[in-house]
Amino acid sequence: MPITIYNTLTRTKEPFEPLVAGKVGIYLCGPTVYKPSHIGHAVGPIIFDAVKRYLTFRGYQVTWVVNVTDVDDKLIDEARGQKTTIRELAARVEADYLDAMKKLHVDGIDVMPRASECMGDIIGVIRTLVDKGAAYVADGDVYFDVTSDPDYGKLSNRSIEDQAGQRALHGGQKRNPNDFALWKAAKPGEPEEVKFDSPWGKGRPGWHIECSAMSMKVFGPSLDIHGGGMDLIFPHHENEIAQSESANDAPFAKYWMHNGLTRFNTKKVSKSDTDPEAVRALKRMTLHNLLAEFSPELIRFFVLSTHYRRPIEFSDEELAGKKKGLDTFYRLFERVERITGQSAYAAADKAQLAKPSRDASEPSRDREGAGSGTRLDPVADFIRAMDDDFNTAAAIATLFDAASEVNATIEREKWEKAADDGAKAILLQMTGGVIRLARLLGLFLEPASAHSGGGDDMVDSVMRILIDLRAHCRKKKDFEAADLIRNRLTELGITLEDRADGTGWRKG
RNA sequence: GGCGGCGUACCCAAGUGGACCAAGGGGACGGAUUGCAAAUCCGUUAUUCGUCGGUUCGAAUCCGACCGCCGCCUCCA
Repeated sequence: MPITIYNTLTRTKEPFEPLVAGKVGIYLCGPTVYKPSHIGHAVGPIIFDAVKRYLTFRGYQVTWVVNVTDVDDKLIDEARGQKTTIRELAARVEADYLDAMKKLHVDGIDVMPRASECMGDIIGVIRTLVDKGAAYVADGDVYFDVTSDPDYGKLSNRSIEDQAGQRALHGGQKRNPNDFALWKAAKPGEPEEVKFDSPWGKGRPGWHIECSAMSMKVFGPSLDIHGGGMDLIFPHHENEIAQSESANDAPFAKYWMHNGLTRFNTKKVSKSDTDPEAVRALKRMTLHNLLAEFSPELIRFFVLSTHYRRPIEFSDEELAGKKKGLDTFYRLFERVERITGQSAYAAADKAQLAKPSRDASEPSRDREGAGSGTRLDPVADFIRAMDDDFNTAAAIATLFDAASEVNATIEREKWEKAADDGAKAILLQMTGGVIRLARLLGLFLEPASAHSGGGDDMVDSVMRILIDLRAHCRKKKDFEAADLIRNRLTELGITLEDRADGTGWRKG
C-alpha cells in the first residue's frame, strides 16, 4: 500500500504519486504579517513539518515552501494605527512568527519568500494573464475574469451562477462579481512603501496572486502538494488555481491538503472576531503567549494528537490532559536512563529504524497468537498510520503502545532492581526505537530539560537535603515526619517518588 | 439561499462495509507494588457509534429523512 492523501480537489483519498519520482514539492500558505500569530497559524506548519519528516523518511526528497505576505490592505491599516511603517510592522511580526516556528521545531521549511520581494514575478504572472485575455485592466486595477476559466470553482465546488448576486460588487469596476483583483491601483494617501511600479501604474498586488507567483518561482507551473487552512479553500485557493492554470495551461497542485481550524468554545479562532471574550481568548492564544505558558513540545503534541483535517478544540483542560500523556514518555526516558546510565535520546541517535518493507501496511498483531498472544511491531503500526493520510493521532497511539511495552518489560524482568549489560542494551534499543519513531513527528528531538525538576543547583541541593532528611526519618520509622516533608513539598507542586534505587522528585 | 464538514464512553480521540461484542490518551474504580503515597504494571469502565428507516449474508462505516453543532460564500491558517 502506498501513502494516501485526502485530496480536497477530488474529495477522496488518493494514492500519493509525486510528479517527479522521488521528489516532492510542497507549498503552504503562510501568514499575513500584520498581527501576532495565534495557535491556528501554527497548526499548518506543525502538520506539514511532520509530513515532510515522514516523506523524507519514506525516501522522498522534499522541498517545502511557506510564504510570508507582507503587502496587504491590513498591513497598511495596522501600521497606520500603530503609527509605524509597514516594513517595520511586517519585520516585527515576521520575526515573532519565525521565533515561534523555531521553538516549535518547525525546521523543515526550505524557502520562505516574501511577497514584497517577488514583485517582478507577480507582475510577470499578471502580465501573462492580461496578454492571454484572462484578465482585464480597469483604471489601473487589474482583475481576473472568472468567465475565462471554464472550470472555475472546481476546488470549492461552486459555480459562478450560484455566486451571482451573493456578493456585493466592489468598486464597480468588475465585470463579474466573482472577478478578483490581481493588481490594485495605489490610492491617494497610501504610504509610498506600498506603491510598486507596474505596467498599469503604481499599485500593489491583490491577495491571491502572490501565492501563485511564488509557487511558480520555486516549482514551475505544477507542484505536488498545496496546503492551508480550510478557510482558504474559497476564495483564496480557488483563485490561485484559476490564475495559475490560466497562466500556465497546466494543472497547478496535484494534491490539496486542508487542515481543520482551531476552535475555542466551539467557535473558530479568527483575527476578525470582535466579541470581547473571543478577543481575550485570541490574545491569550497568540503563539508568543502560549509558548511562554506551555512547552513547545506540548503544543506540538497537542496539535498532532488530532488528525489534521479535524478541527482542534483548544482548552486548558485538554492541554493539561495531553501533558499527562506526554509526561508518560518523559518518565520512561528518565527511567531508562536511570537503569542503563545512558541517555535514551543518545540511544535513539544510534538506533536503526527498520526500513519500511513492502508489507509495512499489514497489521502487526499476530492473529495466530503464537504462544504469547499479541505481539507488537511499533514500526509497522506507525507506518501504517502515517501512510493513511498522515494519521498522526493513530501514529501517536502506537507510540503509547510501544512505551507501555517497554515499561511492562522493565516490570516483568525486574530491571529496576538489577539489569545486566544485555538487559540494558535491549532497553536502550526499545526506547531508542520509540524516540526514533516520534522524531518523524518532530517529537523528542532533543532531551527535554527540567521535566524532573533540576536545572537550578541551589534548588537541587536543597532538595537533596530534604530527601536525605526524609530518608533518615523513614529509616527510623518516623513516618509522621517523613510524610510531613512530602506533604509540604506537594503543596509546593513538587512530587516525590520513592523508587528501588532511591527517591526522585519532579515538579507537577 | 448555495457549498462543505462534524456528531464514537464521563472528557479528548482513531477507526469510514467483514481483523470492531470499536485503538490510544485523560479521568474514575479494583488489584500488584509501597510503611503510606507517587510512578509503573495488570484489570474494569461503549454488545455500541446523534435519531429513525433502508441497502447488504454483514454497517460506526453505504443510502434517505430528521435533530443538533460548526465552517465557507467579506478578511482569515
